[in-house]
Amino acid sequence: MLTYISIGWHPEGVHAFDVLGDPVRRRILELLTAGEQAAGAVSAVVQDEFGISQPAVSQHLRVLRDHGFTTVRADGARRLYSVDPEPLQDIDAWLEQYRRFWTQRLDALGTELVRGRRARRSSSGRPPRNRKPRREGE
Amino acid sequence: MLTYISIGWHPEGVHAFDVLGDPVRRRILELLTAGEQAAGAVSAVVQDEFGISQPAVSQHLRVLRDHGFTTVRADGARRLYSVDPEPLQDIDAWLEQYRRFWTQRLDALGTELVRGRRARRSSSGRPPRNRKPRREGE
DNA sequence: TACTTATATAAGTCAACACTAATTTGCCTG
DNA sequence: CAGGCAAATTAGTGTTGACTTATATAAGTA
Repeated sequence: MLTYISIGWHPEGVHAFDVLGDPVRRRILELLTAGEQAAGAVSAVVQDEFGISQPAVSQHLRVLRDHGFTTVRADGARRLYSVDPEPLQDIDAWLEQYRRFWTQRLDALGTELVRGRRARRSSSGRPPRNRKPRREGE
Repeated sequence: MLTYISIGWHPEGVHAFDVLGDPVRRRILELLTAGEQAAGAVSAVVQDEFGISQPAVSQHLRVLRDHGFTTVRADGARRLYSVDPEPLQDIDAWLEQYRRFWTQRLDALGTELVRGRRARRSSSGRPPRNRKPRREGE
């Protein structure tokens, strides 16, 4: 049947979340905030921290590349990666529509404080259900 | 074997990306920006747009709930969902370390414009690879 | 009470994805 | 050129997670 006709909401930049879903990839990006790094350098750190192989890291680098999170530059046999902020900016833009939810909350809090109110929260807490699914490790 | 011993980098707010990796869940959140909605209302829209079943939507709602993206309130048999911005705020905070990459770029661009330069971009274009897998629709 | 509506859960299936080991490609140096 | 790094690719495997259908729970209504 397949409907889902690609409505508006940020045609691009949407996959960005998929990419960032992986902790290894987030870590790689963080390493790159220090500036341009050779694949090998990144790989060394990540292999050590996560205990995965070089090809695994290379594959993550590929995903980041393919989705525009990094740019690469050749230096002899080495590949120098840097952050390309574009997809991150897309996420930032996507977040925009939610910012009011916390600024609102801050404003309300501010008001309360000014008025010296000691509001009793209506205990809207979500039910104690807290099954945090699979992934046995932890 | 499971190494990965939970290093530092943002202990919380990290699963958030996993949750937002799914377009259905992003859509649900967007629907909730209009305000508190009954599960059924959300479900109707999403079922129509994505062509998935009610339980599927319910499961997505569960994920959003379990990860703190929504709060729920009972109204008779209905469940009224609202946005809880906390995890989104976490993401916003995580983005912070990357903002300089685009503000920087803007500054540089500004400088260039002022100087009347017509910089030639180093054609760092990423390869045309564009595999976009899952959810055949689109 | 029985019937319906609203929503969640259970159990099972299938495809995607993060790995691994093996190999390839390319550059650099003796 | 041979050999050795640096990095990417290939092929195969196990686990996860997004779905399905069927069913359960619970509240409203006749």
